[in-house]
Amino acid sequence: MPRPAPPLPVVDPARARAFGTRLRAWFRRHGRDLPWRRTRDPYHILVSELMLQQTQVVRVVDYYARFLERFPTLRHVAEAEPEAVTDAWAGLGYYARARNLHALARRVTAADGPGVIPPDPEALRALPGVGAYTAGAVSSFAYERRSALVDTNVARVLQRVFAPSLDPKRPRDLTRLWRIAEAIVPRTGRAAWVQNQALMELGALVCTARVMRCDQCPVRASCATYAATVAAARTTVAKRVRR
DNA sequence: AACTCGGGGAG
DNA sequence: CTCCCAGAGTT
Repeated sequence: MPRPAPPLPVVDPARARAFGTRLRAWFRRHGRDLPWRRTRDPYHILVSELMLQQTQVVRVVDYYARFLERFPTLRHVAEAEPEAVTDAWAGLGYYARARNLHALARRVTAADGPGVIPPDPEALRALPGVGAYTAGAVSSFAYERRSALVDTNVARVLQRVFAPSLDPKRPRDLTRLWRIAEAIVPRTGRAAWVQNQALMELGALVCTARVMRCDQCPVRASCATYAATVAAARTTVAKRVRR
């Protein structure tokens, strides 16, 4: 009996490497200088990620600075009244995030708590307000672990580049995009930090939901959607020439 | 799997 | 005007 064939890789390794190398080089040159990219403090990273949930970067910047001024450490949050934390959140929306942060702070700093924000995505995931994305983000951005993360930006970018037939809005397809994200994480934690930031930055600046700026895209050579666009344009031109 | 939570900006 | 945004929790 023939042995079953080994499972095909989720993404061709050579293609993943070419994609990642181009993407990271682009980020080093064009990535925005954002405050939470200048620190590895897990508490600071956590605050930024909670604020950034469903909230655009430009509006978070000021809240982030003001919040950390008022609550310099996780312990300051834990020792504050819940209302004080919600007050610092006023205007940002999604106030469950503020309540979750307070609950998280008390749990982590409790006598039987870990005392510090954990580096492992699985442990992070167990904390209030921390889902799959935020767990990966804190693990990668604060601890430089080789953790994958998928937010709406990353889901869209990976879908367009590697899996145009998937629909990121479907939970079923979203788990497959997580598989892809995990498959393309680079070898070192440092490079993983850059690549994860770069995936989100590309989705925020170039490969946006409404507009695909392929002329500015560093990875169009590895992009399935771009290839389809070019092929379609060629057909259009050929038809025109035939007349 | 569908709904809810907010407020602001882009197209 | 509609859709989207560094999502997560609840039903």
